[in-house]
Amino acid sequence: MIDKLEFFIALAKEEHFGRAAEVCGVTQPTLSAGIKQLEEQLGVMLVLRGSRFQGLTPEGMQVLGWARRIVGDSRTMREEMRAARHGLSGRIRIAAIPTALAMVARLTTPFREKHPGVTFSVLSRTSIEVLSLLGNFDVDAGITYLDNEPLGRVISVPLYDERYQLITAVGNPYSDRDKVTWAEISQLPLCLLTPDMQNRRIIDQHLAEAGVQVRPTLESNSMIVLFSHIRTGKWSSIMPLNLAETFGFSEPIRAIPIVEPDASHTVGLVAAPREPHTPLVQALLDEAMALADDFRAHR
Amino acid sequence: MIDKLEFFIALAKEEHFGRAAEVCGVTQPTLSAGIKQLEEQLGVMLVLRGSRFQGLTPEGMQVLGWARRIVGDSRTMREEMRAARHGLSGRIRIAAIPTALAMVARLTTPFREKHPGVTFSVLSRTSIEVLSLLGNFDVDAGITYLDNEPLGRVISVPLYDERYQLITAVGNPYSDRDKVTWAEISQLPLCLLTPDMQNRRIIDQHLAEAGVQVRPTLESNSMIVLFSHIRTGKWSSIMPLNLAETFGFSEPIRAIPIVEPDASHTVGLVAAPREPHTPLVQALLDEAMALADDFRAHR
DNA sequence: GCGCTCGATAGTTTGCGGCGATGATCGACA
DNA sequence: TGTCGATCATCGCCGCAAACTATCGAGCGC
Repeated sequence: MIDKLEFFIALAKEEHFGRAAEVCGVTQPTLSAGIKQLEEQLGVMLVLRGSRFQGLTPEGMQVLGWARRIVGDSRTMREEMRAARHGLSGRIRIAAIPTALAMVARLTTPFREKHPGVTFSVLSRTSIEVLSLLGNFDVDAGITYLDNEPLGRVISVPLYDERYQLITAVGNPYSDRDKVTWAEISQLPLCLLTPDMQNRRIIDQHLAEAGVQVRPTLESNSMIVLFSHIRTGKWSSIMPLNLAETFGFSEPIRAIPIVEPDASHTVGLVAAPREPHTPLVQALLDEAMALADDFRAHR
Repeated sequence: MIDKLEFFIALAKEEHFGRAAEVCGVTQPTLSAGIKQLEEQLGVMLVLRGSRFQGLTPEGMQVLGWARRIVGDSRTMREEMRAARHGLSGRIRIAAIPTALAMVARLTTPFREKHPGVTFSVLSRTSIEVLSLLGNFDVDAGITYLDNEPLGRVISVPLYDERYQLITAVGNPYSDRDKVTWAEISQLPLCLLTPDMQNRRIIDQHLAEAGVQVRPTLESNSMIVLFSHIRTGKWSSIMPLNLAETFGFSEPIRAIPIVEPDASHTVGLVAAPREPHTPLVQALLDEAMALADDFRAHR
């Protein structure tokens, strides 16, 4: 029964019988039969069928919610029992926005010291994708902005506040200042994240509020690309304080606080709002709370 | 998989492999194998076995919680789909305390007018049993006191307040009074519910608070027995106002409010705290809220 | 020590689940 | 309009797993 529900979840996600079957590791007729059987047992059509997949019926959407819940609970139960056997073990999948990637180590390192049986899989994704992956149970947790764009149904643990700095080399304009304004920055050749990243949208928003417009001379979705360009001394960028510190820029690179306003945005851990959580997710949430205390203490 | 979980739930309840198997409609070896398989899949022992059932392991208790949840969700899903097909249909099982039995009709009658496909099964039980049945999913809802003894984990909808009256025949002491005190009552030959009923404990409690003791001359767990004795005119009793009104006592029977104090206890509908509820339970809760408004309006 | 209760085990049969092959339907395109 | 490709349903077959009956063995009470 539960496996049929998994078929159904896969079908709803893939929107294609063949691919869903592949995901589930069965052949297409098997999956077809499974869905059909589910429909018979429940006595309602779940899938709109033409000669191809055409979406779920309203009842199908309803059942999808239950299926996710039942399958999720079943997984959680198994994981709880595995934790009872060998202590915490398994893989935690995390999706994080690029500017938070460097922070992940602060979470994973102390976690692994407490729970050596746990391994991690960390993906760099946009904030939109983070939420989408979380919604589809493709990751166990995400790291993204908590206070800017709407999150949807998740639970969250605030970790730290992003504050923004101009990263630029000695000799460039403003390089001797101890602070600059958003308005001033717009004159510089900037390398920034692509606009699908929320960090970029935040920066654009602050620049717009300062009444200026900026056309970055370089865009990338990779912090590594930005970092390597900055190191040449020929490019400037805008980066969160924490991130700049992690990179450890050395001379002649300068990091100058940006004011008017001294903007900040909260970044935190998010997880699906399921109660109770899997032992792994719960432990990660606990770790995140400890880390947040740590940040608060050193501020 | 889900059926194995049902085996496990039945076993935990019956504490006996044979009986649990019977409840599930399978033979004992089948249930045995099912439990064993569950233990293998989860990798932990769930049941303490000597040559007989000796309780669940701690992990077993944990799994039992998940099993209840998963099986419950699965049932709710099916019922939701059945409701989507034929509108609301099926059977609602209600357990109610004896003094509330007459009120059930005020709930069921308007409910059936809205949802003719639904049938009811109403049991008379003690308040303790009501909660126990609810906890074991043997009834869908209960009607009991909300404010006297602890309820445990349930959700509740207050329906009405019980106020107490002396029921007695003309010619008996106090039959001409327009009110009597708890202390005065203790002199009369009373027929009351048995002490396993919370109503009786409430009455005893008020009598004790008035500093008197009572030895009822007749005890029963059936309101019908009490009612028929009262009708002879030879016996008196203490009854909630609502109930006495429902019985419609006629001359020479009098109903006299009892004061010092003018005690009241809230009676309401209770259901298992599962979110969301089955469509049937949800509809019943809605009906109960409407009925509560009705009571408030006519007070 | 005997018998009884309860759960585990063995052996057999049934049925469901999965696969490969094939059919039906619809849309795209010449 | 005819053909092709894609997609899902259907059919027949096979193997395994689950359920049943019958039996065994371990405790426990008398």
